[in-house]
Amino acid sequence: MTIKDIAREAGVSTATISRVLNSSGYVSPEVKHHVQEVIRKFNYQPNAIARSLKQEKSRSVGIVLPDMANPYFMRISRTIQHRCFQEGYHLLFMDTEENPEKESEALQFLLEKRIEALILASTGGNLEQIQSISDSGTHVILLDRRFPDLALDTVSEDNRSAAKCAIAYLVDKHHERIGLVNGPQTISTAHERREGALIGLEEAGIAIAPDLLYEGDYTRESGIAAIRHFYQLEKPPTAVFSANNEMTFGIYLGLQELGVPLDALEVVSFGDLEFSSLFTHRLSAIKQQPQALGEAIGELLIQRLNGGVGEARDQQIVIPSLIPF
Amino acid sequence: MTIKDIAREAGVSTATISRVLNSSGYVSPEVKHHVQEVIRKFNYQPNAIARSLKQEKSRSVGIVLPDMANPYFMRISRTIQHRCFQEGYHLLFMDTEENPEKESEALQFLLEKRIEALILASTGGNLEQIQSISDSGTHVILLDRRFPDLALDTVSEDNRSAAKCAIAYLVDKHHERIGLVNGPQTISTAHERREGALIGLEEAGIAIAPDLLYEGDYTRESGIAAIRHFYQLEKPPTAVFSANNEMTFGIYLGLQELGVPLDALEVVSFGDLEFSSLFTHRLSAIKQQPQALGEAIGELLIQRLNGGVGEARDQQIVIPSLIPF
DNA sequence: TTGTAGGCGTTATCAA
DNA sequence: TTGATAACGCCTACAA
Repeated sequence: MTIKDIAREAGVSTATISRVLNSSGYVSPEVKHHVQEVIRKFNYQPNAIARSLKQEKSRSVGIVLPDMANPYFMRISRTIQHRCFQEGYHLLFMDTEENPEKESEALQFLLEKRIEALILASTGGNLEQIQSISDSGTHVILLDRRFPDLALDTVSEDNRSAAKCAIAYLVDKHHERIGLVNGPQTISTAHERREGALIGLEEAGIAIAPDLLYEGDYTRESGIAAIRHFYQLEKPPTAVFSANNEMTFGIYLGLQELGVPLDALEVVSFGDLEFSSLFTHRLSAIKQQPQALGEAIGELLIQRLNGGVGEARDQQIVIPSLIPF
Repeated sequence: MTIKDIAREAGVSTATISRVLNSSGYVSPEVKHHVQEVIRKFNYQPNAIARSLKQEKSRSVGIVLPDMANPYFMRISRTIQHRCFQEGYHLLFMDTEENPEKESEALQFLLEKRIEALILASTGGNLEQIQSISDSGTHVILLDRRFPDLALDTVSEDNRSAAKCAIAYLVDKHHERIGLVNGPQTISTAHERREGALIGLEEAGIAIAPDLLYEGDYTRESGIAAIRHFYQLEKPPTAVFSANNEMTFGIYLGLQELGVPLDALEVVSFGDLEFSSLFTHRLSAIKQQPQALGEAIGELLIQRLNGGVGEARDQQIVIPSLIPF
């Protein structure tokens, strides 16, 4: 069923059908009514692809993530998806598995699909490509991870402040030997969390012991490794700040492995563990706000798609808050 | 940049460009080489929308889920997405929030986008619409939840067998008062798990006490409610089979609320809780296999898209396995 | 081996 | 108020 078939059935021209479909131009009430009848009768659905071609608008948005099974990213995405659906856009999801090559292929693929906008939590491995996508007129919004070299719209959380608070919290509880389990420093979130933590220590007048800085990579395994490292020190830390939830999980697995009671160590985790409410141990968490992030991105996205140009803005919209155990 | 521009730049016709792009028809090595040069030089990317219109193939697949932030569904989806990407297809995700009306709108939306196939974990509220989508030629694959009325391709897990095993496991440990926390019986997974559990009890010669059957709805809250119910009985159960992980979580929250030690109750959960390895309590889980499901769906999908018609098959591909605590 | 031209299903510009 | 028609960018007979 095409618009031509409907036109023939209704005894009018395709132009009239199009006008009815899009409520554009003038069409007499009687004709309009009749056309709608015919449309209903044949259960006609306009072809969005043809429409896209004609209007040179795909009404699609690409979203490229390092891990589609990560609830944090998916809570953000879900919110964006709802907003997009409302506005008649659809999302093309791509999973890079944190691999720059896959990211590059995904971007190429999406360009051929003529996405109107790109939402991206980048691996950081394709910055020139990303810049050129933006230059060629596709709206780009960076998600979660910042790349200051890029001068693109960015929506992220205020990692630095939150990390600083985490340390202040531990200092307040009289900890002096505080271990830091960091993420990969090429990713802005990890970098900023580390920076915030270091500032926090400095403000508390605590000297930074290199032994207590463990460079992890956001994986569970590196949490385990951090604990192995800390507990072979002469004086293990009495508290630990972990830069993400996966590593926090690893920290507890590590303690378990070493036979250390899980509440022997006070922990603050950037990003909550779902089950922390069942835990009786001394685990506090910085609660992230994926939904707020998703809303901000959705809002900005629609604004950009509707032609609101303006300067690229680097928004750190949420200050994640610390939930004591 | 369109194919015409490239043709002009290369001094050949659009047909030749098209032939080079698609490696179809004959084109002399020199011309081919030259054309490729020009394409590279101008960084030309063919317009997938125009191609779709002409070929009457959108190369897109719709995937409709009750919850995009649920890691179980997303692990399945991620696997499917990878397979689709390999084959040049892209996925359009829709989140229904378990709401039949949203599901219906989402299906309508996807039809206008001319998806070639639909993957669906349905709410069950739009069965006629789904059947008509299949009838009109769009491949449909039902995911996770079965609807025997529909005679459509279905890929799910063998809930019945797994639930039966769970009960056998508890019986083996000499439990005689076993509580059942069920899911919403309109969803096949819940229905089948309940059925399997009842068969297990029957085979063990244990009479089914109505007091020990709690009808929940797959939410955390109903897990809590189940515990409140069980612990007001004269003789609470000594073990519980929980039909999904959210309710299992609720069960522990409920125990915590009542001040009952978490290891006072032996629990088998359909679907693992991520943190169960940190738990010292008597929690066993039936481990689901989202990746295997995703692979099976991806395989079937590509087969259908490539014209493999054949009978609709109802595959229960995985027998989830029980992991003792 | 390459080119010409028509059409995929829409929308939008003119005329009528 | 409505209709005829030319695009949109690509593919593909059919010709040459």
